[in-house]
Amino acid sequence: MSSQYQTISSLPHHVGETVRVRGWVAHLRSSGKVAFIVMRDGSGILQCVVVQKIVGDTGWETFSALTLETSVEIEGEVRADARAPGGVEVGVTNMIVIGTSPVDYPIQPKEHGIDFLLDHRHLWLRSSRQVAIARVRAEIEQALNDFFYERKFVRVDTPILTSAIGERSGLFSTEYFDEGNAYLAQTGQLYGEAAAAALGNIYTFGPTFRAEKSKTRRHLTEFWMLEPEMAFVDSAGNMQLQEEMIEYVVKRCIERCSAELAVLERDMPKLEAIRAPFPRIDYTDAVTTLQGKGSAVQWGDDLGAEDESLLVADYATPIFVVNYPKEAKAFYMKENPADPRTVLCSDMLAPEGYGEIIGGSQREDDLDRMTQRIKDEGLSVEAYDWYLDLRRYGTFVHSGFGLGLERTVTWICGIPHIREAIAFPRTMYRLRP
RNA sequence: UCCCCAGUAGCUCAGUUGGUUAGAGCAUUCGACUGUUAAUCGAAGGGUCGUAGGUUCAAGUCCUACCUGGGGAGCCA
Repeated sequence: MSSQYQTISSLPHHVGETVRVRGWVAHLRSSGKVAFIVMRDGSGILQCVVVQKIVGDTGWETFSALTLETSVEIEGEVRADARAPGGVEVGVTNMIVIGTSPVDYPIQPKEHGIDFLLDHRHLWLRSSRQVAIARVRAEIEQALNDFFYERKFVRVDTPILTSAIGERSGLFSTEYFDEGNAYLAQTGQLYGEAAAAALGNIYTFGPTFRAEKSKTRRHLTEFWMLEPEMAFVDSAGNMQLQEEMIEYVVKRCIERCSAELAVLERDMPKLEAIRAPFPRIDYTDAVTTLQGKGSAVQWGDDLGAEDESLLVADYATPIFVVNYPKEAKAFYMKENPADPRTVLCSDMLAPEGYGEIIGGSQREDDLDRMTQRIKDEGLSVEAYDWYLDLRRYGTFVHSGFGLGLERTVTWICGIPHIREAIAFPRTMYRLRP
């Protein structure tokens, strides 16, 4: 990278110096013979002041021809000025157009409908709010990787193309040579379990796919999931790691993303309140509580979105709901020895009504019981032969969970809809851009 | 798959019990202005009212179907 250019974010350290900056025109204001270019370069927003008698007639013509989103290079002196957003501005002495932009740039500094914005997602990404979300997302991903690296977890990348295996929900399928259909992975967990028997503590982090016709603010058909798997760790240890992880990630965002969270107008005290440990609520108790609050939920039902909100309303931190009925959960979860109607699992529900961000469990480690559960679910034992090998050859207590990245981003950013939490959201009706 | 809602200018919307030539703001073009903060002021251009039928003397407005989205449910991260 050439050092003769400065990023906008670095300019407060260059007051009094002449600098060159490259970026895009975000806004234009003219007032006779003095004009303002608001420029963005991804690192920040800069007010550039153009005065006709300084830039001369040629420079003024260059300015007059500028349009929104033209890419430009400007040169000038950095000066502190209270009237400039961010406190510094550049007095332009020279200006070069890099790439012009027609006057019909679709996204204006005003409100747009969501349909229009999603159709122009490739351009919408340039707006300050979307830039802020993208930066918070990247920080969350980095924090997660750091958290597991510090704890000596090994990152294992699992296949996206799989044979039919995993959970019951919808699969995307595609032809796969002479092997019949391949399916896009909806979890890396089963592969993660195999890797845990090799490496001890591992995690996977990658895209995952659900062909469900979900139309809600919490669902995408393609989303990123982080799935740790830990050998010789039970359900209690599983939850302890989860709450440490969430506390770590939230703290990192508060430390390093305060500017982005300010753009998003995030209620910071609500994030600052996120401290482990988080409450554990037994599913059976949760049902009683919910019925007391007027919910129609019956023991045995999974908790609906409204039930989750009701439950979380009493807490400032995320909560765990533990030990759901067997019928409501996946076949690989270990039966609860204290209550065989239930399994050793935990869902983490985020505060402020953001809902489930983590689903985790201790895995069934008994070969016979696992085989029976696969049969009970109407699944093919042959398809799971390699998975059963993990119980056949040196079975081990192990636990893990799946963290939904976009749901976590949505919650930490305090934004209303999951589709803003990923650069190019894939939903039922959106495959482009 | 089910329930609800919406489609009028490039964008965001208004449009009365059906009634003259379809309205505004923003954006665009032209003009004014030496410190603007989504600048302001003046002027101009810009429409197959989602599509197809139907009712009516008359439909942006009422009816039917379809299309395209949005919100929610279920499922889950």
